[in-house]
Amino acid sequence: MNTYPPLNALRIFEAAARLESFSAAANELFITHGAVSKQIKQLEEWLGVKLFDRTGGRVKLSDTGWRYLIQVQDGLDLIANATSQLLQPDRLRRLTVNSTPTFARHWLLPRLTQFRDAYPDVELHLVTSDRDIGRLDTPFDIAIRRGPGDWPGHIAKPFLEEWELPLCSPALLERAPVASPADLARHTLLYADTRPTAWQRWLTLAGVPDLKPASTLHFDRFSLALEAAMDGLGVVLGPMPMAQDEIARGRLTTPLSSPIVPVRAYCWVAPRTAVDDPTVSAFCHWLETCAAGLSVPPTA
Amino acid sequence: MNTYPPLNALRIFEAAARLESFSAAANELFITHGAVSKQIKQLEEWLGVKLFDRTGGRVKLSDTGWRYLIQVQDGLDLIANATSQLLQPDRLRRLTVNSTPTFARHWLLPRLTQFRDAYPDVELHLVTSDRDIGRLDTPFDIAIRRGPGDWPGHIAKPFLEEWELPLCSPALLERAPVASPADLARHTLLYADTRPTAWQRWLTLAGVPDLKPASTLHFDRFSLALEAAMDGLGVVLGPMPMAQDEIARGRLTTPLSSPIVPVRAYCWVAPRTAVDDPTVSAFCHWLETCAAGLSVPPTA
DNA sequence: CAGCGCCTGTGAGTTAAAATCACAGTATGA
DNA sequence: TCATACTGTGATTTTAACTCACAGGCGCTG
Repeated sequence: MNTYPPLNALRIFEAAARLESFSAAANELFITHGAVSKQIKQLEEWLGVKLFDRTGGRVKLSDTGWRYLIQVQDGLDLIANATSQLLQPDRLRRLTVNSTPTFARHWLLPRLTQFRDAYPDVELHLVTSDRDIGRLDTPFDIAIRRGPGDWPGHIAKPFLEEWELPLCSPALLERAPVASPADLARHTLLYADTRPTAWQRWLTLAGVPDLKPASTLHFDRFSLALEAAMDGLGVVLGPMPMAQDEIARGRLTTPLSSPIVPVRAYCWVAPRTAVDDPTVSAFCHWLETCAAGLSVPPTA
Repeated sequence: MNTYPPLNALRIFEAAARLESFSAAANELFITHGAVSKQIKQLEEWLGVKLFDRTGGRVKLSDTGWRYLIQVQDGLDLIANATSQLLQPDRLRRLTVNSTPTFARHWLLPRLTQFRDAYPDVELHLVTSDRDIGRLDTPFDIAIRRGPGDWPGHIAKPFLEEWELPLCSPALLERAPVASPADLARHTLLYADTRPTAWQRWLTLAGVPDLKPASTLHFDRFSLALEAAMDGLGVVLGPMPMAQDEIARGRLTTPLSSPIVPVRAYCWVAPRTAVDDPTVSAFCHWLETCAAGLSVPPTA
């Protein structure tokens, strides 16, 4: 059995904190700013902490408030998603997707429940492989590979560009702001063994090839480093926009927007004969829609 | 911006669904059963679905209700956890933990925010390595390895037994129940390349060495297979109790409780000289507490 | 400097939601 | 059959959410 804060106040807090504005939250929620002010005050008194710093009739999220937001926002998102999925079911068929392991892990699987809930009757089979498409020994409806590629007999389309940028948690950034690449010297840089030269390459392009970070932390897997970044342990050099979700959730941020180190784009690749299949095109369309940052269409 | 169901009704739904009893929920929430009945009815009308099947003044969670519960329960848990952690802060110091990559990924990192929120001023450094402790070239406060081991000059204690059992999502189990190992023939078995013989070994010990599953799905990484199991794609043979969280959350369940295939237990290993350090002992105690399924103690 | 626009804060009052109470209906077990 | 345990519901009460109107603070502009 759990103890919950006043949930209505929490809902309003999430909006006010996200927008860092009581009046904007009031507009979004179709209530008065006075109601927002009171609910926030009620929540602060209930919790016994200041969630916002107030200066001259303006609010700014406090450290405590930010930390709380990050966590409760995930919870509220889960509730909202569960609710919207319950309100819009749908039906299709079996689909075999062959993806590179990295893409499957970092981008596709976290979104797979989204596809599944939008198309609950599609039986999806995800096979991972790094092999060239021509050398796959299992059939697939759709393959996902980095392009450009030589894929005769197939239709291919790029749907997700990839590039690398430093990523860290917003809380870390508040403690030690990063306005230029040289500021990274005050931070822990998170390294993944699978990308040993990524940081050096980026720092060189950023004009600080000899930069000494405050400390380093090494992981043998990139996903661990990414998780550590989200936990505020340091700055990771991550593939964009694969970390887009975490950025959108405020768990990560990009302190510096350049230099952008481009990497090859991801393409979906489907046999020509399969392109008219509604399930295949639904999945491809869904991939594109997700990559474009749009929401899943409500009906196929 | 999200659309939320009536949140108070949702809170009450979670309790009623978990307990599958309106009066038990009323008792837990210190309200009348009538209030529970009305809130459930209100939520059902708002969603337009039946969350409970009612027979002769008794309620049983409907399929829809169960699916909704699983998802919103996660959301509500996050909110409750965030709230309780905000209500009990504390302070310590820097800690270097050296863990095997598998353990770090599947057990430690998912819990690390828990430790961090309980001890927000401990600066934790997680280094992953499979090397023997005697051959590590970086210092550590605590190492985590499978025991038993030869660790002179160190104090070691096992805190987490490991064994293997089939794991799948409860929804999958409802569609095709698994009462005996032979029933797995109707399911998709999820394989991870890192544990190629795990299923064969288990099925042999279960007395069905020649079992043919309905289908198979292969992942190059175990964590992908585990995620797929949670998404209802099939049955994975997973390390217990590393999957305990997901089981506790209702995202996974163990359809069969035997045969239990034991694997070596995890131990924390600390230099003798460090054992009196309050941060070290706090972390070790936290490990043990987590492994024992208890909640984090409120104060160090 | 004054005026304006935009923002948050708050007491009094209104409205809506939550909860209680008492009665009712159903299933199960003795 | 009766007793018990459970959920359902209308009328009423209680509580929370919200509005409204006024107030104060900050930044910008003339």
